[in-house]
Amino acid sequence: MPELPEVEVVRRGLAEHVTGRTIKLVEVRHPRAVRRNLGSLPDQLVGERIRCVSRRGKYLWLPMAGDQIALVAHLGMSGQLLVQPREAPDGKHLRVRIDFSDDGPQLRFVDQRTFGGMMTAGLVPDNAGGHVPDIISHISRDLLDPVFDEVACITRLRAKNIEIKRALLDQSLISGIGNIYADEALWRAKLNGRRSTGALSAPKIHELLKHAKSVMTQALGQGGTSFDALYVNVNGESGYFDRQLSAYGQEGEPCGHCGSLIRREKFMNRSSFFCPRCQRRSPNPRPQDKV
DNA sequence: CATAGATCCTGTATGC
DNA sequence: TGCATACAGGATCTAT
Repeated sequence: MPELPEVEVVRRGLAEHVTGRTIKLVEVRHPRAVRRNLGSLPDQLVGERIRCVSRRGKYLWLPMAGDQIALVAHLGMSGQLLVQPREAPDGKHLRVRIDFSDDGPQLRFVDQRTFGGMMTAGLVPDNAGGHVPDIISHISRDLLDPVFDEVACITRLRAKNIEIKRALLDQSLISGIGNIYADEALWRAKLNGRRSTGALSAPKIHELLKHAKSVMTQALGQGGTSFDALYVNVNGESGYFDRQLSAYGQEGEPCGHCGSLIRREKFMNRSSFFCPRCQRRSPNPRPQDKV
Protein backbone atom coordinates (compact mmCIF):
# COMPACT_ATOMS: atom_id res chain seq x y z
CA MET A 1 0.00 0.00 0.00
CA PRO A 2 1.66 3.17 -1.05
CA GLU A 3 2.14 5.61 1.82
CA LEU A 4 4.59 8.49 2.01
CA PRO A 5 7.86 6.53 1.56
CA GLU A 6 6.50 4.55 -1.35
CA VAL A 7 5.10 7.64 -3.05
CA GLU A 8 8.41 9.43 -2.56
CA VAL A 9 10.23 6.53 -4.24
CA VAL A 10 7.87 6.96 -7.18
CA ARG A 11 8.37 10.74 -7.17
CA ARG A 12 12.14 10.36 -7.43
CA GLY A 13 11.81 7.91 -10.28
CA LEU A 14 9.44 10.18 -12.15
CA ALA A 15 11.65 13.20 -11.58
CA GLU A 16 14.47 11.32 -13.24
CA HIS A 17 12.44 10.12 -16.21
CA VAL A 18 9.83 12.72 -17.12
CA THR A 19 11.20 16.12 -16.07
CA GLY A 20 11.48 18.50 -19.01
CA ARG A 21 9.56 16.28 -21.42
CA THR A 22 6.65 17.53 -23.52
CA ILE A 23 3.39 15.61 -23.57
CA LYS A 24 2.35 14.48 -27.03
CA LEU A 25 -0.59 12.19 -26.33
CA VAL A 26 -2.79 11.23 -23.38
CA GLU A 27 -4.93 8.13 -23.66
CA VAL A 28 -7.50 7.43 -20.95
CA ARG A 29 -8.36 3.75 -20.93
CA HIS A 30 -10.70 3.61 -17.95
CA PRO A 31 -13.15 6.37 -17.01
CA ARG A 32 -12.75 5.81 -13.27
CA ALA A 33 -9.03 6.54 -13.48
CA VAL A 34 -9.76 10.21 -14.15
CA ARG A 35 -11.86 11.92 -11.52
CA ARG A 36 -12.77 15.34 -10.27
CA ASN A 37 -11.56 16.66 -13.59
CA LEU A 38 -13.10 19.68 -15.27
CA GLY A 39 -12.77 19.06 -18.96
CA SER A 40 -10.75 16.51 -20.88
CA LEU A 41 -7.42 15.36 -19.56
CA PRO A 42 -5.84 15.07 -23.04
CA ASP A 43 -7.07 18.52 -24.10
CA GLN A 44 -5.56 20.09 -21.02
CA LEU A 45 -2.21 18.34 -21.19
CA VAL A 46 -1.16 17.78 -24.78
CA GLY A 47 1.62 20.20 -25.70
CA GLU A 48 2.48 20.98 -22.08
CA ARG A 49 6.02 20.57 -20.78
CA ILE A 50 6.63 18.96 -17.37
CA ARG A 51 8.61 21.29 -15.13
CA CYS A 52 9.32 18.95 -12.19
CA VAL A 53 7.67 16.34 -9.96
CA SER A 54 6.27 17.35 -6.56
CA ARG A 55 4.70 15.52 -3.67
CA ARG A 56 2.71 16.28 -0.56
CA GLY A 57 1.77 13.33 1.61
CA LYS A 58 0.53 10.63 -0.74
CA TYR A 59 -0.27 13.01 -3.59
CA LEU A 60 2.04 13.51 -6.53
CA TRP A 61 1.80 16.30 -9.07
CA LEU A 62 3.61 17.38 -12.18
CA PRO A 63 3.56 21.15 -12.59
CA MET A 64 3.59 22.18 -16.22
CA ALA A 65 5.91 24.93 -17.40
CA GLY A 66 4.44 28.30 -16.41
CA ASP A 67 3.09 26.94 -13.10
CA GLN A 68 -0.53 27.41 -14.14
CA ILE A 69 -1.70 23.80 -14.14
CA ALA A 70 -0.48 20.44 -12.91
CA LEU A 71 -1.22 16.79 -13.52
CA VAL A 72 -2.13 15.35 -10.11
CA ALA A 73 -1.94 11.64 -9.28
CA HIS A 74 -2.92 9.52 -6.30
CA LEU A 75 -1.96 5.85 -6.25
CA GLY A 76 -4.80 4.78 -3.95
CA MET A 77 -4.40 1.14 -2.93
CA SER A 78 -2.83 -0.38 -5.97
CA GLY A 79 -1.88 2.38 -8.38
CA GLN A 80 1.45 2.31 -10.17
CA LEU A 81 3.17 4.94 -12.26
CA LEU A 82 5.48 3.11 -14.61
CA VAL A 83 7.99 4.37 -17.13
CA GLN A 84 7.92 1.78 -19.90
CA PRO A 85 9.20 1.43 -23.45
CA ARG A 86 6.63 2.29 -26.10
CA GLU A 87 6.68 -1.27 -27.35
CA ALA A 88 5.93 -2.81 -23.92
CA PRO A 89 2.56 -4.62 -24.06
CA ASP A 90 -0.46 -2.98 -22.45
CA GLY A 91 -1.24 -4.73 -19.19
CA LYS A 92 -4.77 -5.65 -18.16
CA HIS A 93 -4.94 -2.80 -15.67
CA LEU A 94 -3.49 -0.01 -17.81
CA ARG A 95 -5.64 3.06 -17.08
CA VAL A 96 -3.82 6.06 -18.59
CA ARG A 97 -1.01 6.25 -21.11
CA ILE A 98 1.07 9.37 -21.66
CA ASP A 99 3.28 9.65 -24.72
CA PHE A 100 5.99 12.27 -25.14
CA SER A 101 7.13 14.30 -28.11
CA ASP A 102 10.63 12.80 -27.87
CA ASP A 103 9.09 9.36 -28.61
CA GLY A 104 10.96 7.97 -25.58
CA PRO A 105 9.53 5.71 -22.86
CA GLN A 106 5.87 6.23 -21.95
CA LEU A 107 4.42 7.11 -18.58
CA ARG A 108 1.70 4.62 -17.71
CA PHE A 109 -0.80 4.67 -14.87
CA VAL A 110 -1.69 1.10 -13.97
CA ASP A 111 -4.23 0.36 -11.25
CA GLN A 112 -5.87 -2.93 -10.38
CA ARG A 113 -8.37 -1.79 -7.75
CA THR A 114 -9.07 1.64 -9.25
CA PHE A 115 -8.88 3.48 -5.96
CA GLY A 116 -6.23 5.70 -7.47
CA GLY A 117 -6.69 8.36 -10.08
CA MET A 118 -5.31 11.21 -12.10
CA MET A 119 -6.65 14.70 -12.67
CA THR A 120 -5.55 18.12 -13.72
CA ALA A 121 -5.72 21.05 -11.33
CA GLY A 122 -4.94 24.70 -11.17
CA LEU A 123 -1.84 25.68 -9.19
CA VAL A 124 -2.27 28.20 -6.38
CA PRO A 125 0.37 29.78 -4.14
CA ASP A 126 1.20 27.85 -0.97
CA ASN A 127 2.32 29.36 2.33
CA ALA A 128 6.03 29.14 1.58
CA GLY A 129 6.54 30.78 -1.80
CA GLY A 130 5.72 27.70 -3.84
CA HIS A 131 2.63 26.29 -5.54
CA VAL A 132 0.14 23.56 -4.73
CA PRO A 133 -2.75 22.14 -6.79
CA ASP A 134 -6.01 23.76 -5.68
CA ILE A 135 -7.77 20.41 -5.27
CA ILE A 136 -5.29 19.25 -2.62
CA SER A 137 -4.91 22.47 -0.68
CA HIS A 138 -6.81 20.79 2.18
CA ILE A 139 -4.02 18.21 2.49
CA SER A 140 -1.63 19.09 5.31
CA ARG A 141 2.12 19.17 4.87
CA ASP A 142 3.80 15.86 5.73
CA LEU A 143 6.43 14.96 8.30
CA LEU A 144 9.27 15.02 5.77
CA ASP A 145 8.31 18.48 4.49
CA PRO A 146 10.91 21.06 5.59
CA VAL A 147 8.06 23.54 6.15
CA PHE A 148 6.04 21.14 8.34
CA ASP A 149 4.95 23.05 11.44
CA GLU A 150 5.07 20.56 14.29
CA VAL A 151 4.03 22.92 17.06
CA ALA A 152 0.92 23.94 15.17
CA CYS A 153 0.17 20.32 14.35
CA ILE A 154 0.38 19.21 17.97
CA THR A 155 -1.84 22.09 19.04
CA ARG A 156 -4.43 21.12 16.45
CA LEU A 157 -4.34 17.48 17.51
CA ARG A 158 -4.74 18.25 21.20
CA ALA A 159 -7.66 20.56 20.50
CA LYS A 160 -9.56 17.57 19.12
CA ASN A 161 -11.14 14.64 20.81
CA ILE A 162 -10.56 11.82 18.41
CA GLU A 163 -8.64 8.57 18.59
CA ILE A 164 -4.95 9.18 17.92
CA LYS A 165 -4.75 6.59 15.15
CA ARG A 166 -7.66 8.23 13.36
CA ALA A 167 -5.79 11.52 13.67
CA LEU A 168 -2.62 9.99 12.20
CA LEU A 169 -4.65 8.79 9.22
CA ASP A 170 -6.42 12.13 8.70
CA GLN A 171 -4.56 13.71 5.80
CA SER A 172 -5.89 17.16 6.62
CA LEU A 173 -4.06 17.00 9.99
CA ILE A 174 -0.80 15.27 9.00
CA SER A 175 -0.38 13.76 5.58
CA GLY A 176 1.47 10.77 4.26
CA ILE A 177 0.72 8.26 7.02
CA GLY A 178 -1.39 5.21 6.18
CA ASN A 179 -2.37 2.11 8.11
CA ILE A 180 1.06 0.48 8.07
CA TYR A 181 3.16 3.38 9.32
CA ALA A 182 0.44 4.46 11.76
CA ASP A 183 0.67 1.05 13.46
CA GLU A 184 4.48 1.10 13.38
CA ALA A 185 4.70 4.60 14.85
CA LEU A 186 2.18 3.80 17.59
CA TRP A 187 4.08 0.63 18.46
CA ARG A 188 7.40 2.48 18.67
CA ALA A 189 5.80 5.16 20.85
CA LYS A 190 4.08 2.47 22.98
CA LEU A 191 0.74 4.17 22.45
CA ASN A 192 -2.65 2.57 21.90
CA GLY A 193 -4.26 4.00 18.76
CA ARG A 194 -7.60 4.40 20.52
CA ARG A 195 -6.26 6.87 23.07
CA SER A 196 -7.88 10.23 22.61
CA THR A 197 -5.78 13.07 21.22
CA GLY A 198 -7.20 15.47 23.77
CA ALA A 199 -5.85 13.34 26.64
CA LEU A 200 -2.28 13.12 25.34
CA SER A 201 0.48 15.47 26.43
CA ALA A 202 2.31 17.58 23.89
CA PRO A 203 5.62 15.76 24.58
CA LYS A 204 3.93 12.39 24.02
CA ILE A 205 2.54 13.51 20.67
CA HIS A 206 5.95 14.93 19.80
CA GLU A 207 7.47 11.52 20.53
CA LEU A 208 4.86 9.79 18.39
CA LEU A 209 5.50 12.12 15.45
CA LYS A 210 9.24 11.64 15.86
CA HIS A 211 8.74 7.87 15.55
CA ALA A 212 6.42 8.29 12.58
CA LYS A 213 9.04 10.38 10.85
CA SER A 214 11.91 8.00 11.62
CA VAL A 215 10.04 4.87 10.56
CA MET A 216 9.09 6.46 7.25
CA THR A 217 12.64 7.73 6.71
CA GLN A 218 13.96 4.22 7.31
CA ALA A 219 11.40 2.72 4.94
CA LEU A 220 12.36 5.27 2.30
CA GLY A 221 15.97 4.14 2.66
CA GLN A 222 14.84 0.59 1.82
CA GLY A 223 12.85 1.60 -1.22
CA GLY A 224 9.50 1.41 0.61
CA THR A 225 7.28 -1.40 1.84
CA SER A 226 5.69 -3.96 -0.45
CA PHE A 227 4.00 -7.25 0.31
CA ASP A 228 3.37 -8.17 -3.29
CA ALA A 229 3.84 -6.78 -6.78
CA LEU A 230 1.19 -4.12 -6.26
CA TYR A 231 3.53 -1.46 -5.00
CA VAL A 232 6.54 -0.93 -7.22
CA ASN A 233 8.76 1.95 -8.28
CA VAL A 234 8.63 3.39 -11.78
CA ASN A 235 10.80 0.54 -13.01
CA GLY A 236 8.49 -2.09 -11.55
CA GLU A 237 10.74 -3.02 -8.62
CA SER A 238 9.55 -3.72 -5.05
CA GLY A 239 10.88 -2.25 -1.80
CA TYR A 240 12.19 -4.24 1.13
CA PHE A 241 10.94 -2.57 4.28
CA ASP A 242 8.28 -5.24 4.90
CA ARG A 243 11.05 -7.37 6.40
CA GLN A 244 11.43 -4.89 9.25
CA LEU A 245 7.86 -4.28 10.35
CA SER A 246 7.39 -4.67 14.10
CA ALA A 247 3.61 -4.47 14.49
CA TYR A 248 1.75 -4.30 11.17
CA GLY A 249 0.88 -7.78 9.94
CA GLN A 250 2.55 -9.40 12.96
CA GLU A 251 -0.52 -10.93 14.63
CA GLY A 252 0.57 -13.75 16.94
CA GLU A 253 4.25 -12.81 16.71
CA PRO A 254 6.13 -11.74 19.85
CA CYS A 255 6.40 -8.00 20.50
CA GLY A 256 9.95 -6.79 19.98
CA HIS A 257 9.77 -4.84 23.23
CA CYS A 258 8.22 -7.27 25.71
CA GLY A 259 7.54 -10.59 23.99
CA SER A 260 3.76 -10.45 24.39
CA LEU A 261 1.92 -11.62 21.29
CA ILE A 262 0.88 -8.92 18.84
CA ARG A 263 -2.88 -8.65 18.57
CA ARG A 264 -5.12 -7.68 15.68
CA GLU A 265 -8.29 -5.64 16.09
CA LYS A 266 -10.84 -4.13 13.70
CA PHE A 267 -10.58 -0.37 13.43
CA MET A 268 -12.07 2.00 10.88
CA ASN A 269 -12.95 -0.88 8.53
CA ARG A 270 -9.37 -2.11 8.52
CA SER A 271 -6.96 -3.87 10.89
CA SER A 272 -4.88 -2.47 13.71
CA PHE A 273 -1.91 -4.42 15.00
CA PHE A 274 -0.59 -3.62 18.46
CA CYS A 275 1.06 -5.05 21.56
CA PRO A 276 -1.58 -5.55 24.29
CA ARG A 277 1.03 -4.98 27.00
CA CYS A 278 3.15 -2.08 25.69
CA GLN A 279 0.21 -0.28 24.10
CA ARG A 280 -2.52 -0.27 26.71
CA ARG A 281 -5.78 1.47 26.11
CA SER A 282 -5.49 3.15 29.50
CA PRO A 283 -2.17 4.87 30.23
CA ASN A 284 0.64 2.54 31.31
CA PRO A 285 0.97 2.57 35.12
CA ARG A 286 4.08 4.32 36.31
CA PRO A 287 6.19 2.77 39.11
CA GLN A 288 4.91 5.19 41.75
CA ASP A 289 1.35 4.20 40.89
CA LYS A 290 1.94 0.63 41.94
CA VAL A 291 0.60 -0.44 45.31
C1' DC B 1 -19.19 22.11 13.20
C1' DA B 2 -17.27 17.73 14.78
C1' DT B 3 -17.03 13.03 14.66
C1' DA B 4 -18.21 8.19 13.12
C1' DG B 5 -19.21 5.04 9.73
C1' DA B 6 -20.18 3.38 4.91
C1' DT B 7 -18.59 3.02 0.33
C1' DC B 8 -15.93 2.40 -3.85
C1' DC B 9 -12.93 -1.87 -6.25
C1' DT B 10 -10.84 -6.59 -7.59
C1' DG B 11 -7.32 -10.23 -6.99
C1' DT B 12 -5.97 -13.45 -3.61
C1' DA B 13 -6.63 -16.43 0.24
C1' DT B 14 -9.43 -19.24 3.09
C1' DG B 15 -13.41 -22.19 4.56
C1' DC B 16 -16.88 -25.70 3.89
C1' DT C 1 -13.49 -28.94 -7.32
C1' DG C 2 -16.56 -25.15 -6.71
C1' DC C 3 -18.72 -21.67 -4.62
C1' DA C 4 -19.06 -18.18 -1.01
C1' DT C 5 -16.91 -15.17 1.97
C1' DA C 6 -13.21 -12.36 4.07
C1' DC C 7 -9.57 -9.29 3.31
C1' DA C 8 -6.50 -5.47 1.73
C1' DG C 9 -7.53 0.28 2.68
C1' DG C 10 -7.24 5.96 0.94
C1' DA C 11 -10.26 9.34 0.24
C1' DT C 12 -14.75 10.90 0.01
C1' DC C 13 -19.41 11.02 0.97
C1' DT C 14 -23.29 10.57 4.18
C1' DA C 15 -25.34 10.31 8.72
C1' DT C 16 -25.75 11.57 13.41
